[in-house]
Amino acid sequence: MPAPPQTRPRLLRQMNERSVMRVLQQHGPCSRADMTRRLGVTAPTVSKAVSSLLRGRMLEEFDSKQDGVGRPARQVRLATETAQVIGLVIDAQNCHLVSAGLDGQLHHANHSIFETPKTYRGLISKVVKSFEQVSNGRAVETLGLGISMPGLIDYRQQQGLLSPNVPITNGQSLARDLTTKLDIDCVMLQESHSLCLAQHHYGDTEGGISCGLDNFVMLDIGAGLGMGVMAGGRVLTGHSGLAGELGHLPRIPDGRACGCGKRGCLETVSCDSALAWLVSQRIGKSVGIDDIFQMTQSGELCVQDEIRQVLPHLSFAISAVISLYNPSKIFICGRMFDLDDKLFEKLLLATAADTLAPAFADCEIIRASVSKSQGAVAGIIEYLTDSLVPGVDGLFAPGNNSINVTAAAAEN
Amino acid sequence: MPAPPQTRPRLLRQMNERSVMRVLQQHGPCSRADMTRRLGVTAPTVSKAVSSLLRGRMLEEFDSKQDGVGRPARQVRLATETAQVIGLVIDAQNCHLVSAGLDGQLHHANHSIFETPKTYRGLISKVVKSFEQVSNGRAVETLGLGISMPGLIDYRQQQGLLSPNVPITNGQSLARDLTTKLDIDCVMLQESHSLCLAQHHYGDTEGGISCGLDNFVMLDIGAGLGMGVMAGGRVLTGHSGLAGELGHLPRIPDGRACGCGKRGCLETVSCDSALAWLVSQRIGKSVGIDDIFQMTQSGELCVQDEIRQVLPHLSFAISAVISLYNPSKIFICGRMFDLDDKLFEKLLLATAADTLAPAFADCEIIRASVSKSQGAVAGIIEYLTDSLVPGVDGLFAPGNNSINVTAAAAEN
DNA sequence: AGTTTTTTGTAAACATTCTTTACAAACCTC
DNA sequence: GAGGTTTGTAAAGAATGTTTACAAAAAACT
Repeated sequence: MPAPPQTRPRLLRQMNERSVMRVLQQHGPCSRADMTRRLGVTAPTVSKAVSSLLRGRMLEEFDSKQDGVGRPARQVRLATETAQVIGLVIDAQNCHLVSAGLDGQLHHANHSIFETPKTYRGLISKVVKSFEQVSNGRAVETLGLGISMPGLIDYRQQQGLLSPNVPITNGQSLARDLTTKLDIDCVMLQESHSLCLAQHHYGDTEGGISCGLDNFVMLDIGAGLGMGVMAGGRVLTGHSGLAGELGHLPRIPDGRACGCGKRGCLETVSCDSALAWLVSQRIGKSVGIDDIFQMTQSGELCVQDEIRQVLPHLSFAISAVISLYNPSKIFICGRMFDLDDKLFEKLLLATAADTLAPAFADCEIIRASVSKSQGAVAGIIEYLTDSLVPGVDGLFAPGNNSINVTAAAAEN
Repeated sequence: MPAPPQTRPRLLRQMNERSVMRVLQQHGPCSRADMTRRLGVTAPTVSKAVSSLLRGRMLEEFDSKQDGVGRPARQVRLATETAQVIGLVIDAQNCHLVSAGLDGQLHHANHSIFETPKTYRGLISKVVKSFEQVSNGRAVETLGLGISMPGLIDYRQQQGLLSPNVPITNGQSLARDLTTKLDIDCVMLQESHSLCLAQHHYGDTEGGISCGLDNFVMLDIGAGLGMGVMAGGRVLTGHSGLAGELGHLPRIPDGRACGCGKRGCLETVSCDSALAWLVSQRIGKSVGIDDIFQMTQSGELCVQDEIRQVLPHLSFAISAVISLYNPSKIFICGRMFDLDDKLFEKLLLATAADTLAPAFADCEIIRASVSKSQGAVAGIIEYLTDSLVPGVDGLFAPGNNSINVTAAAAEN
């Protein structure tokens, strides 16, 4: 159980400052008076909290024409012109850096991309160099760096463990090392978790304001079957950060070998790569999902047979997700759906037939729209916001995620 | 997202009072000075919080001989001699009431049991009568009533929805109605959730003190495949309270009809009832798990064939639980294991082979030891404790669990 | 144009809470 | 019995939120 925050008078101020941040994140820019009404605390208290956050470069004031009687309100918003954060996405092939406002909006013009180095030292120096570049791209203060990366992460130690695709980070604390080098707050997030945070804060916007879903699932059916679960407004990590390993449910007895060492895992038969493997087997040469997309577009290939094979497994995966997590929405990312206009619809039908009716009825299944860059940015903003209240309950709270390193290392 | 508690000065006092309760729940009786050291708040603050809780009958002082230098400490503990709560368990056949101290210890001598009435009005009047009896059994103040019941529950509305086994509670707010009649705090909990709370607070004690596991799963493989999940110290409910419906994962294409209306659900092939059904088919008459136990004990029946059939499905179920929730422990309750001494061991072996190695290595699978009565009691104590801080994050917090009633009703 | 009304935001006085400091109570050791 | 140690509480001090009062700014009214 996470230790409760130190119950001191200052805790109230800290909680109020975080409440102000949350209101702006959820409802968009507003005046101090609006916050007073929304938060249920008095005007002077809101004023003090806002002043403190303005001093800390977390917020900024701006003028906006509004009609209505009375003295016009000075609008306050999450800092975008006076401060920024930077998101770093590490993939097997490439690394991206991009800056963003505290509101999570990416500055697409201000970015950097490089090939993922072969050594950890190389990665550090490349990131430092790109960081300087992106950080100086806009002449404003940079408040932090969020890192989205594949594999398993120990949030407590801020240490990478077991990343099959980017092994150079295994056992390294990229966040701590970069904090030292850059003298700035850095946090690492598992990429599925980062997508969940992005979705939670910035994903499902209506009129620029996040709906703040508290129970949903992000399903990545690309290279493998990756999943992130938001449960009760928190990212589900489990005892050692391994929760949500949907891809390795046993599915086909004595099936194809999986990267995890077992056979017939669900991810060997239900993601883009599984489809590509089936197609490759048939046509006798190794193709990826992108190749398949081009070949079907040009009409030289039809993959309906393979899609028919994959469909029931994917449907089972979604059915399991609905029954076990009861999400209000499932966001799916995968190129597979680009191959067949009706595939998504077919998948929904197959899933409906297989799934507990009330849970299915309560769940909307849609394609995902957030990116890993948004996830990395969402991660550092979440960290900065939660840091306002020390010891608060959350993904980065002490004791949230106690990984048994020896058990984790046993996988290798 | 649950609304944050009102950030007022009194919030600090409320949080400190709850912290005192939590310390006593987690570490057992101790002195004010001990709490000062454990909580990191000062002695006068602890003193005031304890005084307030003593006035509210939540705590009591007692003397205990201790050696050591200095003024002897006055020990404080959760009220057991000066107050009590009552747990009510509603099952298809019977209802149990039993009183307990605020420490969760059941007063087995002070209980009542009656057949579950056929109407809701009958249930209410029976409960009221038994409550008076159990409440007056010990001449102390009764602080609340916790209700553990099967089916789906809307925690926000405190309303029963969809209980196939006890349909008289459907659409009724037993907790609200009893609160009115008895003039006392009452809460309802889904029985799997109540078992999770019991396990969390009282289950895995070492020297009378709970270990407070934050990530575990309670698996009931009796009549169906029931599950409760504790994730990050909170009971996992999902968007509409349906999370953890493991039993209805599709397992056998066109398999046996399930109570949920589908065919071949996991629970049709992997619980005590499934085993009993298989045996009944073979011997040509309908037997329950208790009959089977007696017949195997007397040697007139051998069910190894049926166990062999059930085992892989059960192993799949546990494998799924480990991969998806990454619990540190799984507690299983089922009579099946009484039929074969080595079944539990076989199950572990089969599961190990099928499950992601690091997640399996981090998970201990053991037989459950908590009862639903403990669960009901744990529920009301959790409620009373959390009520010290209005609007706190938890199972009974407003907005935690927003059930879409129309979607849920569609199941019937 | 001037006054009134409405809304916003801040300053000052007050109330609540926690902390620091001081001290009495109770027991053990010498 | 004197001194030391630990426990628990009372009083003063510090931090915070609330209440009250008021200035600022614009629209509405006369």
